[in-house]
Amino acid sequence: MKFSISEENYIKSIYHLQVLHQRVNTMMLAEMVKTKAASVTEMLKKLHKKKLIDYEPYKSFILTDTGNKTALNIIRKHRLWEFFLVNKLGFNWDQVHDIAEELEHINSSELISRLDEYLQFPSFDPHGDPIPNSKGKITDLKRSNLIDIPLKKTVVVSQIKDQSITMLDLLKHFKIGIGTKIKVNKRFEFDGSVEIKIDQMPNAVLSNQVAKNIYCVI
Amino acid sequence: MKFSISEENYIKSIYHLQVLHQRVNTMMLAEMVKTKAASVTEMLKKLHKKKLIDYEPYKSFILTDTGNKTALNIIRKHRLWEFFLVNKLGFNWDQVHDIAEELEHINSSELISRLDEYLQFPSFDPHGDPIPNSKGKITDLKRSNLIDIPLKKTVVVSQIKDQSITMLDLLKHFKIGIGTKIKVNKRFEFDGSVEIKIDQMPNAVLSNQVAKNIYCVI
DNA sequence: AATTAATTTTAGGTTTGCCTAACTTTATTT
DNA sequence: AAATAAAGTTAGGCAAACCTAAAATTAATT
Repeated sequence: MKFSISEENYIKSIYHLQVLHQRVNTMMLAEMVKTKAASVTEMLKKLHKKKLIDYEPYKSFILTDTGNKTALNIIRKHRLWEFFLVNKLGFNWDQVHDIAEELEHINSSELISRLDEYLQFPSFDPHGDPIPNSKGKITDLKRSNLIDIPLKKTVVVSQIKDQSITMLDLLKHFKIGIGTKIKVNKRFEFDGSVEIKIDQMPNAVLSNQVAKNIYCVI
Repeated sequence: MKFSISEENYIKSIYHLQVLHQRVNTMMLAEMVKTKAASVTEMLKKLHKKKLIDYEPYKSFILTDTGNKTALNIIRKHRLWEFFLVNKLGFNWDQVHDIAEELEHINSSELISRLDEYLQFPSFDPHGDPIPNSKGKITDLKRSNLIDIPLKKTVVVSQIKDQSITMLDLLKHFKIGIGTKIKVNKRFEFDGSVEIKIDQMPNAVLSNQVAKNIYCVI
């Protein structure tokens, strides 16, 4: 089945929101696809008719199995392209999102399977997010964010959840990126902030809000 | 300036038609973009307002300088992607057109300049068509088609003008592709057909219609 | 030169995806 | 429980690109 770029963006966004909140509602989705609630409602009806979501008016909704598969396929394309952009074209991992956002809608399974092979079937994209395989299966690692990590244990940053410009800017300042080795020295109960240590760098304190967006492999 | 995919397709098509016929008219363009004349007229008005074409109602039209530059940029993207698909992903040169047709609309000059570099600044795409450089300049070779080539001289196929499925099918049968070494033994004045010889193959006769679509470097 | 044919444009519709404003339904306060 | 607020839907419009049918213009024939 073929979908419009708009439809694909909605499906993908519903998937991402489901990961965070189990069920999705109109406002959340409207914000994510940068449109108004009325437009979302329209699209929900269309996606429902195409059996991609389970939806009843005024209720929250979720993807059907087909919807899920569709979403994973789009995400697979997105992440493979990101991998390509960083590892072949030499982009920085924080520059590739918007380009991959366009590339993910290119329509050719032959293209994607060849790209996958060319990249040697990577399992993670440059942000540390898992790349679904051609059947939609995800290899997931056990990961925890800086809040939950045992003190004094050196771990490796593997994923940044919030990838806003402002967050990336902050990370750059502290020289934190995917692959950075990091250790939590102390947790301050008062505000949930953490003191961290990175090799060759002075101690630094990250707010709770920042820390909980940084995921690590233990 | 940013253009819609539709606009880009029209601009590109006008360019290609201009190469063949100097000036372009509504019907020709309608056929090329697979739409109806009425839709073309609408678009012509839009492109005229954006100063991409010189257009007066009921007259044939041509691209302005800006229109030309725009077209060359789209064609550059198309051909770079074709080169990538064939030389990196291992596609056959006759499988890549439709995919490149989608990829050419991806919007990032950074992407294209990196891709260009990654591919080592190729001058010709897998069909033998020249790839405009970032300034829109085309490196052209002197080429002639099989009709004009001196007899008994071995030349190299470098471009196929008509790339219809039926033509490609015929070429496959005779094992003719970009890079094939070919020699014209005889020209038959009666119908303009030519007898050719390719290494390891028996002599073959190509109709005039076929021969004039095969371009070679001497 | 006049008629017919072909091309091009205009007029009026359709679909997709967006919008605002008004109305419904559900959730939260008081 | 009633009143207010928030969330969700419906209704009516808009722009882009497409369409068909009819009208206008240009080209080709007789």
